[in-house]
Amino acid sequence: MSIIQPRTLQGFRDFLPDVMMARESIMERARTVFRSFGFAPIDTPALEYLEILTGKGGEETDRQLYRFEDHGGRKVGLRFDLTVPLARFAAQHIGQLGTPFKRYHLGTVWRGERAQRGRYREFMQCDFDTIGTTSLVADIEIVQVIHDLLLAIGIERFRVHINNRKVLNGLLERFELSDRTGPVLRALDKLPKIGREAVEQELCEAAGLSSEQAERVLTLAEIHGSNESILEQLEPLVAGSQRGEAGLDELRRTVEACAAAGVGTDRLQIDVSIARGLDYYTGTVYETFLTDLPTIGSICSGGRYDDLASLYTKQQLPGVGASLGLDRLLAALDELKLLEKAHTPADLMVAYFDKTRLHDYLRIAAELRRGGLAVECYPEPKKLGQQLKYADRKGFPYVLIAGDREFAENVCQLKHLASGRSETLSLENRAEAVIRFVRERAVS
RNA sequence: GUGGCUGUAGCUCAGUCGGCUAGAGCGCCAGAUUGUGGCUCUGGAGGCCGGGGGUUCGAGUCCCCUCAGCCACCCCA
Repeated sequence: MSIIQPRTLQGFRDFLPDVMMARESIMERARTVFRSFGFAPIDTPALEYLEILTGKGGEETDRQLYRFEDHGGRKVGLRFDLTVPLARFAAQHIGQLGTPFKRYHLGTVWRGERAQRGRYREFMQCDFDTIGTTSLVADIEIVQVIHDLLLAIGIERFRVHINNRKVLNGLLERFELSDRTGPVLRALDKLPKIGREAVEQELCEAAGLSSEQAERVLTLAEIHGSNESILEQLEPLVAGSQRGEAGLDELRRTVEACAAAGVGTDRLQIDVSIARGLDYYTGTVYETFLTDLPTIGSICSGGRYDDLASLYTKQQLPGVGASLGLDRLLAALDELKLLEKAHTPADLMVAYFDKTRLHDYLRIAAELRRGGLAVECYPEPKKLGQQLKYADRKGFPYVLIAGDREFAENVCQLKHLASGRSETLSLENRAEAVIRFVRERAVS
């Protein structure tokens, strides 16, 4: 009988314990931060009716959609982001939930595009959105969440780039080119990649601007400098456009409020060149870059939308939110060698030292677990040296060793592998001395 | 979805012009007088050379197909 070659599909991956533990650690930290702002968890199905998913988004997302017929002949698709499911969810449940509604959602999404570094066909997004309010406070809070989130994950060197779509839309309005925002934004998004001339060409050819208009748009998109300086430079460009002025005002208020809320000025940058590809954003937009690896792309992006769920309900639901790309972030951290790769989640290993003492070891391990420690018992009475070697490789901080000598006095040795030092600790009172010792020295 | 580059041990890679039984380092397993790991020494396991087909007396090496990874486009987390 021939063996089936074990393999995974392009863009789909296995996760080994070392990576998976880093992944779960980030998820836990993300949840903690989301909750600290009052966002509540939700979940939705991976599979949706195709008509739900194909409504918005446009051709590109349609092409990337995994779609098929289910066993009952229904046309269905795998979700490609968490925003469309949120829209459907909100249309169905907002009556019970009330507004403003703040939710977070960690979920796997699927896109049938070509995989690359930091881009996969199956990946996890960590979304957080506030819907049902137009207040700029919600926009400001998104920046705070991104800020706290990255710090909680242990990333110090990052920068949140923000922009406001109304600024550019105001300018286009004056040119009577409001219907071209999509192509214009898509062209501008490429500015750092393909350069000014190529973008100008695309603006004229794909978006139909005159070269004079393209020049104006490019001047706008090329503004850079400190936040104050950008705000100053934008003023004359949007003057006369109500929408543009409103966008500028929102940018200014966001920057000021974030500073007041403790987001360092070096971590929030107005960047008029960012646009976000998705057409449904109408106000603030966000992208987040790692200072040490900007080429991996934005690891946390989002924006404000006027009407999230217009396809599914007549009730207008404005909102603002963003999404942490967990797998892209993980790829970046791996590349930057910032991933702590432990191979075990346990605090302590109990050595199977004396083969007649199995019951004692099992009892001690159970007592330690009841005290809140994660404990693994070595399964074979091998030589102690080998057990220590195993514990060291797996990354256990401590090994508990007890033989006749220790049991005679009802104590154990607790060996700290990194330093090689051993402590003698009492096993009385359900080993509480050991529990306290390990807990006090646990690194968060 | 389009185009380019790459694929040899768990990992990083060498392998000449097509020619002996496919190699190295690291890692892994075992041992070096039966209560203490990391260093050292000795030994060992582990490869259908990504998969399939073709050319040839002979293919890891050349050609075609396919799968996967990376890069660019597109798009985006």
